[in-house]
Amino acid sequence: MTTLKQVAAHAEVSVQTVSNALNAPHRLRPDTLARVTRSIELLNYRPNRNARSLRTSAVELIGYCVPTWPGDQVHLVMDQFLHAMCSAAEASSRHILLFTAPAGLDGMAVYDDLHARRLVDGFVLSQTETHDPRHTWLAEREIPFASFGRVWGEQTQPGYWVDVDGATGCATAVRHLHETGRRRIGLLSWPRLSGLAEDRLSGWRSACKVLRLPTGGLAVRCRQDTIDEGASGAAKLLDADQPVDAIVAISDMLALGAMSEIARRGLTVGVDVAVTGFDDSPLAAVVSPGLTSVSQPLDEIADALIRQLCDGEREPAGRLLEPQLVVRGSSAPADTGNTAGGKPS
Amino acid sequence: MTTLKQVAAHAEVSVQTVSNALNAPHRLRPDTLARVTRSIELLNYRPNRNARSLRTSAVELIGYCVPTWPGDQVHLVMDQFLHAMCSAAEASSRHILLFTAPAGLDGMAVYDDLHARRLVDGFVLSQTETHDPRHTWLAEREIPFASFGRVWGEQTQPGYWVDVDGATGCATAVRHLHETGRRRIGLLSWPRLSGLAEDRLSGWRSACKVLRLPTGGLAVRCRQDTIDEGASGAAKLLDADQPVDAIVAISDMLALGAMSEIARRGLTVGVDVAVTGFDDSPLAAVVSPGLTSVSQPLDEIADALIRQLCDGEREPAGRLLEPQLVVRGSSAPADTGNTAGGKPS
DNA sequence: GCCGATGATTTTAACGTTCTAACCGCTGTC
DNA sequence: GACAGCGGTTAGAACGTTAAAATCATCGGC
Repeated sequence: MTTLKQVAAHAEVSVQTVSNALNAPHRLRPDTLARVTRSIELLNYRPNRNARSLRTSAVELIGYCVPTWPGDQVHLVMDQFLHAMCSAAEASSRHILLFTAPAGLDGMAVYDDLHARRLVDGFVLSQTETHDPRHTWLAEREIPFASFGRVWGEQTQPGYWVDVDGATGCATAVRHLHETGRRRIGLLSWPRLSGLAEDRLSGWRSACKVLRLPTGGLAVRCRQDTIDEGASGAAKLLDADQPVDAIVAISDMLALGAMSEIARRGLTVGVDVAVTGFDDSPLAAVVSPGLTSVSQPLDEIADALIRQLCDGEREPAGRLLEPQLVVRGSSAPADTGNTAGGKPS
Repeated sequence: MTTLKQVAAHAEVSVQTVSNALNAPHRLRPDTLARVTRSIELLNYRPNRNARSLRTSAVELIGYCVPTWPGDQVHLVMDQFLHAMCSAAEASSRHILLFTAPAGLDGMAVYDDLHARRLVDGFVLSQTETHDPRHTWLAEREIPFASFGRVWGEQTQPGYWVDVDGATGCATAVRHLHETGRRRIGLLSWPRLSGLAEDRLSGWRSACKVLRLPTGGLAVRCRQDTIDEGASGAAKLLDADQPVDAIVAISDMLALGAMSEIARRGLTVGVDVAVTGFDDSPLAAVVSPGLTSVSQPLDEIADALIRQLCDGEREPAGRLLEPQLVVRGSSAPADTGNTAGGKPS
C-alpha cells in the first residue's frame, strides 16, 4: 500500500505538501501541484481513511438501523430507499453503515456505542413511531441525526426531519378519483395509534368534505398491513348498503388486498371499483391492472437527510415534501388499455 | 471522549496495560484486571475504532453493493437478507458498509477504491451472474470476498461461495405436488441465459422424470420476473390441449402472476390448480391463499459468508445449502382451511 | 537596500491505539 | 551467587494522516 510518505519522496516534496495537494490544492504552486498529482497517479496512491479519521475525528459514515417489521409485514420500498440513501451519501463522499438494534429505548445503547467507538458520525432514523424516544435521546447527547418521518404525538420534535405529506397524498388521490367520476370513496387504513395512518386519513376526509363526498362509515381500519387485511377491509366497504365505487388505501399492501377482493367478486378493478395505494412500491407497477399509487420522493428525502447530516445545513426544524400520484389502470382503465376480462357471465 | 491514557491514569497503570485488559485479559494479574475494568466502566471508556484500525490495519467492515434490478423487478427478500447479514456480521463484531457500483467490470473501480482506502476489509457479493467477472477480478488482486451465489457458466470459480440448491428446491416442490395428487406439473422460468433459472428448471425436469410425469411443452420461459409475465406464462400452460393441474414457478413473482391468472379464469388456486413459488418472500405469506414456496436459509447463508470472510476459515470452494419447502394454501388447501369462494357457478 | 507582506513549503506535533522489546521482581537451578 | 525462565508490567516506537506553527523565498514600496 502506498502512503503519503512514498508519494512525497517520489515527488520530492514534503509529506504535508502531498496532503495539501489533496485537501487544499489552491495552496500549491501549479507546477508542484502537477508534479505531486502525477506522482499520486503513478503510484496509484489512495489516502488511508483510518489515519485520516483518526486525525480529523470524522469517519464519514452514517449509521442506519435496518428496519424490522412485526409479523408478516413487508417493507416494499426498502430497496429503493436504501439505494437512494447510498447514492445521496456517496454524493457527499459518505457511506452508509448498517446495524441492528432493538426497538425503542432498549436499542439506544447500540446507537451510543457506535457513536462512542467512532464507527459513525451520525444516524439516519426511519420508521419513526408515535412518541418515538430516539430523537430526544440522541439530541440530549448531542449525537447528530436526521429523521425520515415525524414523531407523531409530540408538540415539538428535536432535530431535523424530512417527511412526506401523507394528507396531501391521499387528498390528491381522492380528487383524482372524483375527476374520473367516482362519488363514493372508501378508505382503508390502520389502527388509530399510527400517526402515519391518521395523517393520511385526514387528507382523505378533508378532500371528501371539500368535494361534498360522503365519509360516514367509509373509513375502515385494518389490523395489519397485509393483503388479507386489505381484502377483508375492502369486503366491508363493498358489502355496505351503499357500496363504494372507489377505495383509497393508505398502503400498497392494503390496496393489493382490495384489488384481489374486488376481482374475487367478479368485479373489474378500475372499471367497477377504482383503487389507489400509497408508496408506489415496485409491486404497483407489476400487478394487473397496474395500481395507481402515491409515490414518495425517496431520492429527494435521502438527499435532504444526508445533506443536513453532512454539510450541517442548520435548518430549524424539518421539511414536508409533496408526494406525487402515479396513475395506473386500477383507477383509469382507459389510459392503460386495460382489457381485463374475467368478469363472469 | 475518554481515551486509554485517561483510563490508565485513573487506574494507575500504563496505557499498554489497559489495552491488554481489553485485548488480552489473561496477561493481567486478576487484581489489576479488576482495577482496570472498574476504571473503564467508571469512565465509560470505549476504544476509538479509528486508532485501532490504523494500528492493526483491519477495519472490521464488510462492503456490500446494494443490488439494483433492471426494470420493474423487485428484490422481495432484500430486507431479510440484509437483516441476516447485519446480524451475522455483528455476531463477529463486524458491520456492513453499503455502497453502489455499476454492474460488471465497470463497477470494480469502486470495489478497488473502497479496499485501497481501507474502508472495508472485504466484500460480500450477491446477484451473481453468468460469467460474473467480479470474482476473478477480486481474487487476482487478493481482495477478500465471499459470494452468495455461484458464477454460472465457468468451470471453476475463484473464492468462497455459498448457494442454495435450486434444483433440489424445485424437485421437492414437484414431489410435494405429486404427493397431493397432481399429475401434470408445468414450470414457469426465465430466459435461458440465467444460470439460476436453468438450475431450478433441471430440478423440476429430473423430479418429473423420476415420477414419470410429463415435461414436454410444460416449461414456459417468461421474459421478466414480473407478475404480468407470470400471468401470461400461466395462461399458456392453462390454454394447452391438456392443461396443467399444477404450476411450479421459479420465483414468487411469477407464482403470484400464475395465481392471479388462475383466479381470473374463475378457477380456485390450490383446488383446481396448485402453485408453488421460490424464495418464500414475505408476500407468499400474505396473499390469499398463502403461496407454497421454497425458502432459502438466509440466516445460514449470511452466517457462512461472514464467518468465511472474518474468521478466515479456509474452506476449499463453497457450500450448497438445502432449501426448505414451506407449504401453504396454494398447494394444500385442506391444511390451511382455505374456504375461498369466488368460483362462479 | 531595508521592511513588511504575501505565498509556498516544510517542520513539528499531535490523533488514540497496538506491537515489540525491554524491564522488573521473583523462583528455581546448577 | 550467577543465571535462565517466567509472569506481569511498561517505555518507546509506529500506524498514516492533518493542523498549526515555523521557515524560506519573492516582491513591492519607500
